[in-house]
Amino acid sequence: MAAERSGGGDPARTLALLWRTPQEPKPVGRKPKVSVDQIVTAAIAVADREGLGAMSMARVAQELAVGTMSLYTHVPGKGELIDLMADTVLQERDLTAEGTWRERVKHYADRTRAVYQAHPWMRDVSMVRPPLGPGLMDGQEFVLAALADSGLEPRQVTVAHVAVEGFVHGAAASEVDDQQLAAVTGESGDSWWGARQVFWDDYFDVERYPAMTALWNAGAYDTEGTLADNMRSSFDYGLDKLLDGIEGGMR
Amino acid sequence: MAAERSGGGDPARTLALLWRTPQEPKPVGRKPKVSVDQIVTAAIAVADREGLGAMSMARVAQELAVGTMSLYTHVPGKGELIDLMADTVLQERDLTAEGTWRERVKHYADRTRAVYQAHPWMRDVSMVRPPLGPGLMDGQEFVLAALADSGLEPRQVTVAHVAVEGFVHGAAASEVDDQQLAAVTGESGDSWWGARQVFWDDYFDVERYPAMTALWNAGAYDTEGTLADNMRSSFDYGLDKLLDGIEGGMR
DNA sequence: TATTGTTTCCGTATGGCCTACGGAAATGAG
DNA sequence: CTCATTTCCGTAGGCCATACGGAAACAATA
Repeated sequence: MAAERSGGGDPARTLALLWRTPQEPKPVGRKPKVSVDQIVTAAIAVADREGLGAMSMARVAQELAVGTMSLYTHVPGKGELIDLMADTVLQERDLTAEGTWRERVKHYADRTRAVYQAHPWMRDVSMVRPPLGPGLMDGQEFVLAALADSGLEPRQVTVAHVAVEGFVHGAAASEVDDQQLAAVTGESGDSWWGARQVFWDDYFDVERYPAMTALWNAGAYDTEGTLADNMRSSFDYGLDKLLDGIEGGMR
Repeated sequence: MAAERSGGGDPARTLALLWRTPQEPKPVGRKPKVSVDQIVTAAIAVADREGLGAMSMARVAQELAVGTMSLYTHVPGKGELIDLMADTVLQERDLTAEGTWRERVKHYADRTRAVYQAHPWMRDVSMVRPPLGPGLMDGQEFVLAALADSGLEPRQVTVAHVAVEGFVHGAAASEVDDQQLAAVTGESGDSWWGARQVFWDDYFDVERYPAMTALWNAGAYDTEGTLADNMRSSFDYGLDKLLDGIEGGMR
């Protein structure tokens, strides 16, 4: 499937939900069987376990022992529900670090990475037209405050911000991609690559790929850790180098 | 939708398709109305125009004036078709640059970025369990060759490779995310943000977000170009800084 | 208690998706 | 003309989001 579209519906309604604009409880009328919070929690639970593809309105309703259409009383549609899910898990980051600007950016990256680890379906949520809720905004503020303390010019802060944000979300996304596929398909990454041993036997052409062959022979791929360990290292390495570059560019 | 899963089917069959293992034309039997190439081309055309979400088997068959089920004679399923589409467009990169290792990595990034621009649905294709076809492999070889020429240790080359690859695909993906959403939903990014003016009016809290407010007041967001221009700048900036960091880490 | 206004619940229906199955149609060889 | 082989594709089953409209629950009022 394609990336999940954030809600394109009425912005005012969506914003009210994201910020949980308190509305005085209705004095009359039938009592609700479910709340927005319950729906969002159930939806996150389903997506955590079975992926965003399995998170259908019918599935969530079933989880809550409620008719499918009842959900539409509380949430405008599936797109908006995904917005609410994303902003909710971003709030789990709990960003309260002290330290140098670099330490704080690193902290932000680690916490964001943890969110993706806990909720791999975040990979499928586009952050280009993001849910403008507290989870997202608090994160933006945190990174921007850190970068502003670095001594960069204001304009440069915003450029660096986009680069950092892109790297963090991008790297976290590819890092959890594998787990997500493992969970959804029931096949582990190791198993998948193992089944493709045929490729190296039947298709890999040593003459066509000399650099890869040389690296292989040099033992560059004889790693100790698991695939997940390697991705983790590259995440840290890449962020470090990116921050090195940003820092170096200031002088 | 969730990220499109690469084909989990029989690896041997998929690899044969990716590398177009030549098979002698059948001497007997009904003549095929369509070829694998035609199917892949039609599928890419549909996805280019209407997004991967619109690329259904029925839609592609319609494009070719053929029954839906006929496609399954030539392609195992939708997942494998997406693999073929992805590897095909990656071949468009045509990587033949000379120059320093940095120039070559930059060239690779630019060409890959161009593929995403031309085929925004690539954003939705997971590259964690990639199609092991010529398009992907030639790209890997190219970057690895460049990085190997940088003077990094073999082990470091592979770590840097994952970081670069992650950055390029991640940044290119978010860069086209906006266009894709514009194409699929029919609403431009500017229009979308405009409709969310309410947020700044009704929800943005100056006291809660001092860093953002300060940057705003300093004119950091008074940019000239379009949203697309800004993302392009950040892509270049981020890659530059990442390569600076990698280069600096060698000494 | 009976009525009325309000709110929530949810069954049905529409139109989409992928693909397993199996028979019909086309083709070349004998 | 027969027949093996290959491709074409209609049908059907089981998913999905959500528009619509009526039924059910509840508080206030008469």
